[in-house]
Amino acid sequence: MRAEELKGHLDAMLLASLEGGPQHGYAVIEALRQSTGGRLDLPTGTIYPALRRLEQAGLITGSWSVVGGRRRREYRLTPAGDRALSGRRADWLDFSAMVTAALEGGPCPNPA
Amino acid sequence: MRAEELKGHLDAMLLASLEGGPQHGYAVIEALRQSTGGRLDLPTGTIYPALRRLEQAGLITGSWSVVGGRRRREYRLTPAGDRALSGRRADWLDFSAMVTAALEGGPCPNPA
DNA sequence: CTTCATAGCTAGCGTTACTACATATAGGCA
DNA sequence: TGCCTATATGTAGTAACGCTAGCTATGAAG
Repeated sequence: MRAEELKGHLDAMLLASLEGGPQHGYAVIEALRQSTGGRLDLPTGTIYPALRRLEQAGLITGSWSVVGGRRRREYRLTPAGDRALSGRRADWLDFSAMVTAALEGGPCPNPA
Repeated sequence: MRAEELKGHLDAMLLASLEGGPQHGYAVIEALRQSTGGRLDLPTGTIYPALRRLEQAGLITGSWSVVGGRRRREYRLTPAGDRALSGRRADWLDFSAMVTAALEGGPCPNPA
């Protein structure tokens, strides 16, 4: 499955994968691949701009480090990011309930 | 709730609201408002272009009619649209399961 | 020395839903 | 008559998002 239709939900997923502790972009991709059972495999061109967006929004903070000779940008949730994550989780529940209702409510011509 | 984040799911909802029989755009807005308990209130600038997209894609067909002196464009599902709806419903189940997994899988630092 | 995995980044593209506006009729109200 | 609302459709332009494609760089394996 690709993430073409993530619109707006990607941020929540990124925040969620940082909830367990700071991570760098490349690791976030792997984490999401694992937590979704391999269904979600994000390209780097999606992740890195998204992380910068979140950083600019003040929801995460990034810092450079070097591990094994390779530089990493490690991101961690800010308090605002933590709050945002809670909100996004609630939004997702609302949203998914709404879409499910719309997809089921369409037919139901037999209220038997 | 607004539909800013519907990306890709709107089509499925439109198809679903046509599943119970042919409808015109204005009625689809009302139908979706009702089936989502008022949570989804689409602006006409969203609906009409979307219906034309679906028509161009061959998933619905539109025909003009006049009711009470006002012209209406009534849309109905094509066989392809019916098949597409089934696919979209399945996609939605996959997608929502995936997002839910990612939102829950983020934390779980204690596999106790 | 080449290839792969790791790690990061950007420019430009296509799609999508939105805002704001325009059009037209029917009906109610003053 | 004039005005407003609800019904009904449509377009132009905008903003946002995620993707493709390409780039740089290191460490390890062959």
